[in-house]
Amino acid sequence: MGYLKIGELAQRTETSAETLRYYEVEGLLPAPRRSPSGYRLYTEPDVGRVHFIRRARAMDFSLKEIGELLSLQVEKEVATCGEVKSFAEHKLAAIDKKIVELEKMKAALKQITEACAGGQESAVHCTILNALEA
Amino acid sequence: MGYLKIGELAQRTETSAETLRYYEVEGLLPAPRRSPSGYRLYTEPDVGRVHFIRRARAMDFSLKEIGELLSLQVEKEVATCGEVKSFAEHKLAAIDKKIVELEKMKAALKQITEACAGGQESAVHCTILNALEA
DNA sequence: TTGAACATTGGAGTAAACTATAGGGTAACG
DNA sequence: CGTTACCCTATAGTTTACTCCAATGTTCAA
Repeated sequence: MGYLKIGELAQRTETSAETLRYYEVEGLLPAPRRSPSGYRLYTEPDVGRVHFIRRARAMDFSLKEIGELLSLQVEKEVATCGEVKSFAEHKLAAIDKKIVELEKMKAALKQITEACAGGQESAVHCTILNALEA
Repeated sequence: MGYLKIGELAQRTETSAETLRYYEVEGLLPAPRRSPSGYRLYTEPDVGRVHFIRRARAMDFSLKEIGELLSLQVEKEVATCGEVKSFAEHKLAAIDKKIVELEKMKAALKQITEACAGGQESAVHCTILNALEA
């Protein structure tokens, strides 16, 4: 016992069964054991692996990138910790850049809302392009 | 004079001509003047507009959202300042939410990269992989 | 034993944002 | 004039990450 059917794995990982099968096709999940009738039988390590995928997805890693991360994990002898770290640092830098840009956009929008009296007059002066260029 | 053909606009905005035509179809770029032979003729403001679109895309705004942001400019005559203001405030809240999400993502990634020694040792013990799994 | 709830496969559909192709016309250079 | 590089439209294809569907088989509780 201790095997999970696909619906149980789905529930425990807040994923759908379809998505799990899709991950298998995409090579992110290894083909699991099958019951005599052909049902997929998952084990505890599979739960961890799916959690890994979902967490990485939440951090905006693509499935391709996640596959690379997982293979780093698998090719333990070859891969170094440094490789994994630099991978994560690249992602971090990209996120940082996005935040900086969003802050700029936010400032521009704020300028608009503050400059606008909010009355009945026409909105000629309320353009985000002007605000961003200023 | 002073007009840009689509290829020139493409070059100056690091976009492809196809993408620019696509943006026109999608309503993000106004239909520009045409030369007698039907070539699109762009002006300086178009350059700024495309730059805006590209920057916003890099921040993961959808084309639909970008269209809404740009509409702050287009509805000059029609929109009252009050309307624009409340719309901008709405967008501001959405941007804030986006920033918060990215900050969360950043914090999580930062925590795991900082905990990681990142050296030459094999990735078996890499804390990043462990953290993503746990 | 029968019916609901679950599982299987193969394949199609979806949405967004491009990207490419076919089959033409046009512009600039030598 | 020729040729190369550019532009036009219309339409089709691509990528990512699912999501849904049909037709069929399985498990399990009442």
